[in-house]
Amino acid sequence: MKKDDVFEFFRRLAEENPSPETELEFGNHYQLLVAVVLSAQATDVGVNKATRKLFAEVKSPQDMLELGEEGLKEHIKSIGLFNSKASNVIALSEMLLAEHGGKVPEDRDALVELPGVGRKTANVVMNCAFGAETFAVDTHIFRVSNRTGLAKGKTPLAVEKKLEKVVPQPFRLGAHHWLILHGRYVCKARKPECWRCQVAELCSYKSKNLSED
DNA sequence: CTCCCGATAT
DNA sequence: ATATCAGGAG
Repeated sequence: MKKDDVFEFFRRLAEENPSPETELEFGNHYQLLVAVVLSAQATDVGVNKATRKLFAEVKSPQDMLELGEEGLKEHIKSIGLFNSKASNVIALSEMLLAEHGGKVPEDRDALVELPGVGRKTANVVMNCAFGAETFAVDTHIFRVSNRTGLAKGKTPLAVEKKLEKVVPQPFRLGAHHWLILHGRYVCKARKPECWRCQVAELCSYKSKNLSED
């Protein structure tokens, strides 16, 4: 995608949604970290449904260890991959207490050390909690970047590196949210709604769905 | 690469 | 019935 088109791409998304935020619900950094770990291969709606009750009683790593792994499983059993997620969240909470004073670290190297936290989750926490200009390439951003021609790459990391290069200011802080929301509601995996897409004319997607069913 | 793994939309 | 959902670990 040409440089001017990239600017126009984000200008249009920003015009519609001036201050995009995550749709995951949380009250502090620790809850944000847990919510993002739970959101792997699951919908935000499904995660929020479970964390609403969980976070009413669990607000810190101490609270989580008091609840225990089996107690946590009861809360998150409606989410996919709940066995490994419960195990990771307990281990992650222990590590926060043992090595970080119970607080969520700000740097990627420390975040990725935590069980269940990979590069994408680390980038989300850095952006949402600490205002870092990171690009968390999840399934939506990977699809939208490749499909539109904004940043093509064979792996999430390759797409992230390209986004680092092509996304201009003043859009770098919000870019990952604009892309994810666009992917969730317009540029969807199954049935992309190109007829109401704000950036369709800037897009390289060949088989556009330009008619409304 | 495979496994994990329930809810929802199509 | 099956694809998809804010992926990560072995």
